[in-house]
Amino acid sequence: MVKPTLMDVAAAAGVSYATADRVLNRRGGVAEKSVLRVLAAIEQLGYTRDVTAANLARGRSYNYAFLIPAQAGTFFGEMRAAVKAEAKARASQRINIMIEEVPAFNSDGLAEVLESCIDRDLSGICLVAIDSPRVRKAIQALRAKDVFVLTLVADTQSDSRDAYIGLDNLAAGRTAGRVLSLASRDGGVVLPIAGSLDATDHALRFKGFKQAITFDATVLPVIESFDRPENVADAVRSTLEAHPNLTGIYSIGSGQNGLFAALKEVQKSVTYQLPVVVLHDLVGSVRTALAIGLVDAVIDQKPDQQIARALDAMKALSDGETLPPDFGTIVPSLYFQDNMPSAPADGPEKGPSL
Amino acid sequence: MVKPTLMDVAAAAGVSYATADRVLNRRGGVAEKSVLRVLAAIEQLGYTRDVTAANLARGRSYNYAFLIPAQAGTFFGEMRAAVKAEAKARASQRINIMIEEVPAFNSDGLAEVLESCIDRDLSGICLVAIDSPRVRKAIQALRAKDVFVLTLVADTQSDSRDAYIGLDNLAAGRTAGRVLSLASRDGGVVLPIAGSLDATDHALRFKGFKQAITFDATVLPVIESFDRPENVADAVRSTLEAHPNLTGIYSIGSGQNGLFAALKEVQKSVTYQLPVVVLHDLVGSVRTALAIGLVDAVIDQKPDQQIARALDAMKALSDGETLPPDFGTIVPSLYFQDNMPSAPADGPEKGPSL
DNA sequence: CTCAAAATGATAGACGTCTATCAAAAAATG
DNA sequence: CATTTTTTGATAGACGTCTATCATTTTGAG
Repeated sequence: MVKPTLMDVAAAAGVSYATADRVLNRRGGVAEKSVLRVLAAIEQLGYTRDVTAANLARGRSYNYAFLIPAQAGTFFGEMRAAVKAEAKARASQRINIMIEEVPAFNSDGLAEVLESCIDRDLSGICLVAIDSPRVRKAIQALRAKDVFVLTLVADTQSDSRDAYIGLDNLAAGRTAGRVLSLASRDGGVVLPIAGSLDATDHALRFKGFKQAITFDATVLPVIESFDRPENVADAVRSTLEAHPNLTGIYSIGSGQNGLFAALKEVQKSVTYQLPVVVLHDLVGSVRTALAIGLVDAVIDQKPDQQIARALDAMKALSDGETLPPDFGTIVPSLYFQDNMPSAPADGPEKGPSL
Repeated sequence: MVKPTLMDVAAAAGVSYATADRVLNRRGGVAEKSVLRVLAAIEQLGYTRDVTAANLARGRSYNYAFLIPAQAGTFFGEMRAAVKAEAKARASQRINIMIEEVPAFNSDGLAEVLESCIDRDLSGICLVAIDSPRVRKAIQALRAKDVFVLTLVADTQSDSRDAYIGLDNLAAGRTAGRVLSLASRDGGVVLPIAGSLDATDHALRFKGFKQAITFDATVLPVIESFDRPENVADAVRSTLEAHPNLTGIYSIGSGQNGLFAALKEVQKSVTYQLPVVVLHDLVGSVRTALAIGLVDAVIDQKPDQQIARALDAMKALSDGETLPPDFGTIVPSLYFQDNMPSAPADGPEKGPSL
């Protein structure tokens, strides 16, 4: 009934501890038949190595670094908070997590930090990728030194990192389209607003969005705001003038403040009706806007879950496990006012140390 | 830079290891000033006890039992699978998880199993509660023996268990209402179907549903199916005859097969249009129905996440931590065809054992 | 059969903590 | 001051594993 130890395995296999250990840790120099007997004993007893004892003996601890873009909107702020929370929660399990601030939207800055990580004895790094030759090279150098590299939120080429944890942007766009479809079953006019269609994530979301718009409605040409609030506000205003019957808006990117400003005007006006609005990332002002009914639905990519996933992935990789194919795919969550999760939920609090 | 050990703390405090240990583990018999010095050293060095080493030394392992109702629909099947997956994943961390089958809807059967658990050296039990004096008494007996008792999916009185992990049913109902509201902005007729309004979860969902129906629509009287498929099918058919313009259906409980049968008839007919259908729990046939467009939205309570949460909660409690107030509240997820997560997603697979 | 090579056994010290015991030192008591 | 009590120190063995070393046995080749 007690969990078997390697000693038990050795006894069951009729070999010494040393031999069992040689098999388990692939040290070689063991006769074929002994290997088989040990493996059979492992199988039969259902032995699993006590990883915690092993790590203790090895003096091993897991050192991971997260490179999170500085500010760049509250989204990464939430991410950073989530990393901190996880760091605290796993500190007693020999898992050390370091957070590095990285200049936003700056591939050279990112590369610099990456390069500085090379001799820091890390077992894994998590970063929000910005593609550039220098970044790619830095990543390669790290992986050559057996550092696992995961991308978060934004990906690089799939062969140059160990895993990608991030939102399924196509599904996200389709979900948005579905909401607007439901809300305008008998036709209407919908306006998509992106940051820039050159960004792959925005492009994917837009693609999914168009796929899911099944009803007989007009999809206006997508507006690219380049994340400037004024652009968004102006676009909404002029669209409403041209199409007073606007039924839906899908805001693909960030820079929501311009949108909110315009929507507030609409809310006060008597001429127009509030369209159904779908946007991304349940953070700060978006949360408020949803709560007061200024917008209708928010698609969230669950930053806390993402970093938990990322850590699980890195730990698994460090332990020599392999990840299932779509382990990193984050399915978008859809929130209304009604099922909005409460704000900052950290993990369990430390009580008196036992 | 290395993580400090208790030895380091002792040295920094200018006391022996033994004294530091006495303070850390509250063994008593230590002079006030020494206590303070040790605590200061802990603070200053940022010492955290290596829980894994401590557990190793204590020979401690976490033994948890999950009492999952036998069959009773695929939902609990998914739950059981999720428990198994977690059990496997945490086996190497000295966490043993046992699954006990419990007869469904049978408080005496549940009580019996609970009573048999009393001398099994468990540190925690997770059960789907069915309220009855005998069950309550069994729970009390367990808690008196320092076994943590968590309820899952269905709760008992809040003072008779350590935590409840489960869906926010009010929010779930509101979410359903919101979807139908969006889909029928200019009026319509919606039909709610419950299993039984005596079940608190169904009643709560229905309450939330009514709250969220804001548009100018007729909410037909709720139908209680008592989980018999024929009842559901009949109700849908007769409702459609009386209200050919039926715009929405909210199926509050389980027993969806009758619903699907009726909807398939509608799909083939030329007389009626498919209403917008919202239901619960993304499992088996529901998943298929969503995929083929027979229904529109599914509210899921994420069984896998629930059991992960439950385990985290039990582990935290075992380690003497306290849970934040709404730790167990599961926010409902809303899935369309478009953001439906892929089916059974287990954790990372074991590769060659390192 | 002999001898080297290969395989196995035995065992010790480490990792950080727990638990326990015994002796020594310091403080409080009269 | 002598005696008790309280507080401290020192240390050993355990937990399950890793790593390493050295001695012994078994195997295979000549």
